[in-house]
Amino acid sequence: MNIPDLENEQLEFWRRSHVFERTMSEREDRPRFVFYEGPPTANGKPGTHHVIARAFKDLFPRFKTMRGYYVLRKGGWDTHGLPVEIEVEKELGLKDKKEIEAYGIAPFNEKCRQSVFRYINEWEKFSERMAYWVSLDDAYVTFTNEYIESVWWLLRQLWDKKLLYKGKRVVPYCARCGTPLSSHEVAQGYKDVKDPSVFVRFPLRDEPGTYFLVWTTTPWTLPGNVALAVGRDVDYVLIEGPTEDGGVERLILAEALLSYALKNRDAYRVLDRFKGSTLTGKHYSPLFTFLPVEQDYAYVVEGDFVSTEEGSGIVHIAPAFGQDDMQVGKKYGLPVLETVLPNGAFIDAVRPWRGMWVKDADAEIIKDLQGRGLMYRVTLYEHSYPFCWRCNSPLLYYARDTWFVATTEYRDRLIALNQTINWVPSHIRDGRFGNWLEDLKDWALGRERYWGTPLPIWRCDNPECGHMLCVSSVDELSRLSGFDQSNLDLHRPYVDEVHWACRECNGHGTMYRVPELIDVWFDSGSMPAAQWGYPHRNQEMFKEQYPADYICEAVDQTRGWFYSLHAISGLVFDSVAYKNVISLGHILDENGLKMSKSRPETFVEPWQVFNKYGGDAFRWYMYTSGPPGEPRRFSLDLVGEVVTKFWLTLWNTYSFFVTYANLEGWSPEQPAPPVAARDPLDRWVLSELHGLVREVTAALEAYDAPGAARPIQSFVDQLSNWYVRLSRRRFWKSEDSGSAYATLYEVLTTLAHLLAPMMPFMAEMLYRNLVAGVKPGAPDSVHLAAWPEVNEGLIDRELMDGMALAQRLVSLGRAARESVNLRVRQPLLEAAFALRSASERESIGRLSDLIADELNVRKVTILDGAGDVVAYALNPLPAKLGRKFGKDFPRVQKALREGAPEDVARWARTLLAGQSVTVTLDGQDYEALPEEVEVQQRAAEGYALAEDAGYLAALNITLSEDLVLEGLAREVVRRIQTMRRDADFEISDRIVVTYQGSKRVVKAIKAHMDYVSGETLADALLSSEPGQDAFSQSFTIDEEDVVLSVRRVVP
RNA sequence: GGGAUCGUAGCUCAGUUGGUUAGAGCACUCGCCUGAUAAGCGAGAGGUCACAAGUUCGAGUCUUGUCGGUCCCA
Repeated sequence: MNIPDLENEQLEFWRRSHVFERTMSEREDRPRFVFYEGPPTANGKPGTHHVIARAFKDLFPRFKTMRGYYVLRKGGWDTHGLPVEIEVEKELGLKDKKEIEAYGIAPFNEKCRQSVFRYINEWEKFSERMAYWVSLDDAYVTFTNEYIESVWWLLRQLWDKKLLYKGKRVVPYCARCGTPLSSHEVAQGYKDVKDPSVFVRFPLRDEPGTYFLVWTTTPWTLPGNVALAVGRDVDYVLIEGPTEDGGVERLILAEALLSYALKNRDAYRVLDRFKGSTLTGKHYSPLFTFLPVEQDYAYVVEGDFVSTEEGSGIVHIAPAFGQDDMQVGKKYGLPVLETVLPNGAFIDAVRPWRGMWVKDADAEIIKDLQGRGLMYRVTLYEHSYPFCWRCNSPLLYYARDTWFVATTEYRDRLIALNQTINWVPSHIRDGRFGNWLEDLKDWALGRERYWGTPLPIWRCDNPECGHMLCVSSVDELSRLSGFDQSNLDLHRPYVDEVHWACRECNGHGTMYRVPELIDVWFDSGSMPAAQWGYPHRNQEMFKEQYPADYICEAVDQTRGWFYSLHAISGLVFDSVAYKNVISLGHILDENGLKMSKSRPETFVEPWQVFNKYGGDAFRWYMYTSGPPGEPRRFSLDLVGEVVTKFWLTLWNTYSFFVTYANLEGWSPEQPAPPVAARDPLDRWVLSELHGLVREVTAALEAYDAPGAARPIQSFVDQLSNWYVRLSRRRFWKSEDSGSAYATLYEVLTTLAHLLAPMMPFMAEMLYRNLVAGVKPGAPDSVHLAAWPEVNEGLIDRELMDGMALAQRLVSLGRAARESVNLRVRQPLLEAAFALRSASERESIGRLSDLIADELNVRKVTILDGAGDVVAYALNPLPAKLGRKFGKDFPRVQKALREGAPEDVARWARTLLAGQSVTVTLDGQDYEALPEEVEVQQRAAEGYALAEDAGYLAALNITLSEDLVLEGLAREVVRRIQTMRRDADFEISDRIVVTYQGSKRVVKAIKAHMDYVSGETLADALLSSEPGQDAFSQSFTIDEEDVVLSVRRVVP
């Protein structure tokens, strides 16, 4: 069985017959189901973490197509942004922005443009191989003018709503990349690192020898210090203790942090205690005075962010380097000391460390303060700190002029819209995503980079004027500039060259574009409109394909694409962008670490899996291996397990069906017997099948992939290991074979449909071999076929329960055989079972033949409390009686369980007779109904027993000569069958068998002549020496010797 | 520090509104069965359901806290 070959055949068929295209072209008049492709970047190879995303993306569009919807599957590529630039920088050996500009923006961007499709072929092959159906031919590409123009239009809508603004904000800033990062970029780069943790003495200006004890983990921000913040209601203390050089000093800090902050708590004594509010306004002597300051500063202010969890309860304030700091600084009118250059080096005015990378300066600053006796204590501190998600440099919090989208103005609306979205898993809605919206910050939009969508804002360079406008289309740009710009590349540097005389100040100034690009997440979040070039083009398509019914990406997109789609959609269209969304957990490698292209050593090559186990098994693993939102570990072996436990099981069932249907000449055109007239096993499997259709349909409608896939898996297990195994002989030697074939045919073809969205290859193979070209009018591909309908009339709950019980009893019977070492081939006289209720007795009655067959016993009986039964036990059911008796339950339970044997026996008989019993405890009567108490029975001696949860199997193990002979005959049959196989006979070959052996064996064969020859397709059973050309073997069965031979009969 | 989520057998996972003795599969051992099967069946072994307290007649399940993993925020 070569799985990849089989799958490649289907791929070939899909290509040849344009099946994917036809899922759309044949359904143009059908209702729309809208799917959005979250655009990947094609500048890296696809990996296993893309398999999970694409497996889930593919599932629901296939399902909805079969449900009769038209599902357009437009692909997309994300092509802009820092990741692309960084790749190109590496390639060209450029180290920073200066070098890029020296190289030239035009050639640099050209390189970027070329690099983004570097691996596009790999992506195409990969997508096809895993059967991810998406139109890559007309995929949207974010760098095209059409796309950018749409993004411009969206920005203009924000501009008109006055939602775009420029402001000085402390932003997470990457000095290496020279750009601020949006909060959702920052979110991707937190790492645990060790930073210096320093406690610094800030001398009080008016009280020599007294210091504020101040804590910080960023010493490099100290030259920017302009104030100290305390909590108004926090308790502070003035303490006195020794200095290093034997003197005495006084320190002020929060009382709650005495132990945390002090080197030796016991060496200090508390002089005074007061609230933070009494400290405000007190001045201290600044540690550094590199920059001139005109206004009053270096005093204590109040800050509501001051915590007493760690540090000293006194926070150093540097407005240029902290968001809280900036806010407080504005409130008090404090100066902003910008001591650091945009490249992360100190300015010249910071003389001792000028030009030094600030993080490197930490140690120098510490040394300087130590030298001046101002450093109280230095340790290391492990905390989580943000790093640039691409270049891995530590981010600085840094005051920048930058552009923002005022998303906070629409916060409530975005929250309300989110409530209407169906999130899978559901907790994301009010958890991770909901919290994000609650804490919404304005979207830092500007990027001071090169390869991306230019911010379409032009500004007059006349400082007196400063007029600004936002351009929404190329046409508009042509009108404004007075030149036809329709051939303009909208990227830098070309777009920067478009300028015109300002009309607001009568041409005193010139309108130039602002230098910024926009956040690349705005690109991808614009795709509902921009993939169509809306509104400049395709207005109808946009309306038809908005919003999406379904999107799916990994959980890291919560603050990425999920958010950018939601925000843009909410702000511009006042609508959700998607109605249903699956947020997938990450694929972890075998060590439990996230697989990602930034860590090549963890990257698992998907082709390994495709080539060994195939796309179906790969996909199936993703659907069944756990809740989609949870992280999951991945290994090749886990996919291998799918193959042996599911794929091959199904394949073998199919192969069994085809083998014998061909052999017996059965075809689907033959009229099928009415279901009601079929064997109970047929009715059972059809009942299970339609229950399965119902369950799978409901699960997929609810976007629950494991809820759909897992039941299919257990069904196939039952189909193969119960239905087929027990029905086997009906397929080749019974007048009932028509029922069996019709039943298995319906099961397999229905399964093909149910599997199609998840295992598209196997489903197609089954369908093409069993349905297409066989059933008149059937589509040629399962992926063009209609989803199965449930036939509720075939679902028989009682039969299913009965069968489940029968399986349980068979298990128990086998356990009983095991206990006395009696192999199943040895027939026994009787199996007796004790059940838990009267209704079970009824439902099992009709299946007793089947149980007898499986256990190889001549008779199945149900123990009814009389005769063989020697002991009883009662088990009051907590689920029922607990509720009924409440806190009295344990006493009643005890009474029933541990009563005197004769009482228990009386009660048991009463209950088995269907009547209730009453126990009296402390003068109170407690009545228990038969269904509230389980009666357990133990069987008599002479039986082999097995018991489980109230069920009991008792096998009569007395062996008569008759039974022994029958057992021997079965042993002989089994040996002959094995010999047939070893001799490489076809399963339909007729044979001649010879035998010679002990008297008993000969007697057994003679007594069961018809049985032996029937089972082994023997035309003759001869008591003679093996013929010359016969395949012969000798055996010892239970101390009886026999020589057997088989010879093929040539017809 | 805060939030979300998870923690059940060596591994991967189920476990319904709280209710009998917590279940599968993989892997291991022994045995059985086999006229489709890379299979199947039975038995053995493997669990303080992360830990603690609480609510309750009863907690894997609910509450609170602690610890650990993952992700996110600061």
